[in-house]
Amino acid sequence: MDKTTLARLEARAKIIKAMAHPTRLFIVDELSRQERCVCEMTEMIGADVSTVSRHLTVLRNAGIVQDEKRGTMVFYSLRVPCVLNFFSCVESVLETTAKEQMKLVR
Amino acid sequence: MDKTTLARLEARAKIIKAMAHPTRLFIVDELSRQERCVCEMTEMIGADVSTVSRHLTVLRNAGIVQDEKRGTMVFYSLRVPCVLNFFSCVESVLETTAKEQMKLVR
DNA sequence: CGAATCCTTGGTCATTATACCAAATAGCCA
DNA sequence: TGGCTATTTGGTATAATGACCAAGGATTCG
Repeated sequence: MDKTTLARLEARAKIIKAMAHPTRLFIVDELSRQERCVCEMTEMIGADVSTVSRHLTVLRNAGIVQDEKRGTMVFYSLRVPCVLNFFSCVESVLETTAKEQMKLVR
Repeated sequence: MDKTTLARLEARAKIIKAMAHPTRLFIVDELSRQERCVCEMTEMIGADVSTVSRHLTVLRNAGIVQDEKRGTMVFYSLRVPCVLNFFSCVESVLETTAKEQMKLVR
């Protein structure tokens, strides 16, 4: 695999990796409905604020969300809605697997 | 976040996480064209066979690829083609980011 | 059987990710 | 200004990843 190909793959993997965490999936899902400040997210997630802030940073660095400061609060919103397409495919992977499992049981 | 929600998110994150590696993206892309044995993949990727084998295991455990043994060889193929949709969205994230960068330069 | 090929698994090590607490920063308001 | 709230960042401990080598099946074929 040549260097250019690898660089391309790494850039793409970085974006997918940003989605590859339960908390961050939650965040993306929530932001697909409405923008949220860090404090609201923290409240919903139930982790330390610093942890949530870092998750949001990962998503921002990947270009998936954007932030906007208003007063002391920072509001995050979804920048690229197509990431929601990930969900439907993930569902179909889970469904396919579940159906296979069923076959083995019966 | 309640326990059930977390379990759902973890199952989904596991699948996305399986895609979140340059080598595994390469594998998925390649398998979208045709099935391949481990030895062919290893040849293309240029890593140790054991490394490639483990990457394939990750993808299989996530339900993204399937394997079939024929003789001494094991052929892997894509089980859920919709994962290819990931690529187009990832491209659009990269494009959006690139355009933002351009604005800053000019 | 024994050798060769293909693949997986065990072991080890370096790197990365993630969580929390504590401290620093920024903006608002009394 | 000083305190209050919201957020980020530094520090650190622990867990998870990923790479390689070596060893262990499985299968084919002479």
